[in-house]
Formats: sequence, structure tokens, C-alpha cells
Amino acid sequence: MSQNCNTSLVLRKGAWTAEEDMLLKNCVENFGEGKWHLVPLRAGLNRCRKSCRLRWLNYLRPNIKRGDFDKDEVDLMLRLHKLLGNRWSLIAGRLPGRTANDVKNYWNTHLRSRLKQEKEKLKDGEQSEHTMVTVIKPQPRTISKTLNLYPHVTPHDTHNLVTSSNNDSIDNTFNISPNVVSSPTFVDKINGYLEELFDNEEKKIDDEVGWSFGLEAEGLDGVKQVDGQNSVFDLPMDEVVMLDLLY
DNA sequence: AAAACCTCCAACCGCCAAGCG
DNA sequence: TCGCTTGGCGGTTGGAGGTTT
Repeated sequence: MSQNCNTSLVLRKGAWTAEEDMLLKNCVENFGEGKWHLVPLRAGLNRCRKSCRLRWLNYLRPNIKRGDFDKDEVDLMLRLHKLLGNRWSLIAGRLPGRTANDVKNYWNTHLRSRLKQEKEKLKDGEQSEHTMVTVIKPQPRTISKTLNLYPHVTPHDTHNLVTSSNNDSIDNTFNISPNVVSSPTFVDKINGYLEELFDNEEKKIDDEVGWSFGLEAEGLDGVKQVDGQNSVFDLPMDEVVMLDLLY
């Protein structure tokens, strides 16, 4: 059996009809989520498993929040993106009711261009004022096996933490290797870590300065980097987050 | 009024890792 | 160990609807 949906000429593609939605919804309600390879058969749908799964996750699942992202959601998205990079599913996991696709679309349509503009503004400012600002570039970095960056993560997990070099010319995000985050246990730990981190730190920050994380905070360019040292990319994760929160 | 252009988002595609025999 | 299947993810695309010229 092919893992792709494009091998059969009979399978339907494109927009879902209300009838198909109903069939899929009934099927998942009766049999539960999962076993997606059985769903087309059970539901009587002429769709591939991937299409069914995606439709359920992005559209039919209960408690999906639709409409514009509010300010708090955007703030949180920006923070998480800076922390996690393009790990849309992880980011969406922190935004109740939002799907990874929603987050990705919102980022691509609203924030990416905004950030790009912000960056260009900063760049222009630099040129006109001749201010000396060293632009931080993400440094490929291997983290020591013995260095425990996460209170919740065992050394066994952290020794895999090799940050990928960032090819994205638009944003300087702290990317985590997909290999690391794809592990379910690691995801749990990251989520647990984020849970506690955001609970504790946001309370603190809220009390002190409130939610003031704006786009200007993305301008990491203002932080000096000397020979790759003292860059935000060389700090342990919790310090990065603290920097993040303080900017 | 209509053509051209732009924006947004649902859906598709290709890849990867885990699980299993 | 190997190959296959499945679930899941991020990147990309197509087209509907809105806006501008």
C-alpha cells in the first residue's frame, strides 16, 4: 500500500463537501481517533487516510477555535516561535483550540512579512545612523552530554540536542532539531517544561511588566556577539527563555 | 463593469520516524 | 536487520474571495 494519496485515480481530492464532513465526523465519533487507514472504509469515504486525518484535525475536531488570533495568542506565538522555530504542532499545542495549520498559516501570512519589514527597518536604521550593531547569526552548536539544560529532561535526551543551523533568512529562531522533537517522550517533556516555565515566568512578568512582548523584541540584532560567544544561541534553553521574556 | 492583482487558508505533497513482522 | 505500513510533520500550492486599477 502506498503511503501517498496520489496513486489511486479514484480517490477524491480537493474541497470537502458537507456530506463528507458528516460521514467523517460520525466515523470518528463512533470509532475514535486513530487507525486512519481504516477511516475511509469505515466512513464510506472516497478519500485517502491522510486527507481524512487532516480534515479531522484541522476542521472537524471539537473545540477548534476559528477566527482571528487575539493579541495574547500572537504574543505567545512569537515567543514560542523564537524558542522552538517552525515547530508548528508544538506551538499549536500551547494555543488552545488552534491547529498547527492555523498557526503556520497565520505565521506565513501575517507575521513573516511583518517581521521581515521590521528587520529591514532595523537594517536601514543601521545604515543611516552608522550605529555599531552586530547581527547575531545562529551558530551550529553541540551541547555537552553532561550539561542538563532542562530540569525535566534526562541527560539521555539532552545529548541529542544538536541545534540545526538556520537557513531561514527571515528569522533568527532557536531551532531544535526535528530529530529531537519528534520523540513523543521528548515532546511531553518539552510541553511539561513549557507548562511550568510559562506558568511561573508569565506570572512573574505579568506582575512586573505585563504582556509587553512586541515585534521589536524579535530584533535580536541589538545583542552583541563576540566571536560566537555570549550569543543567545549559546545560552541554555532556560536562559534563552528568560532573555526572551525580558526583551 | 471588468480585468488584474492580492490575500488567505484549506488541502496536498513529500519526507521522516516509530512500530511491527 | 530489513522492509513495509502507518502516523505525523513542515513546506508548498491552488483557488476562492476580496481589493485595486
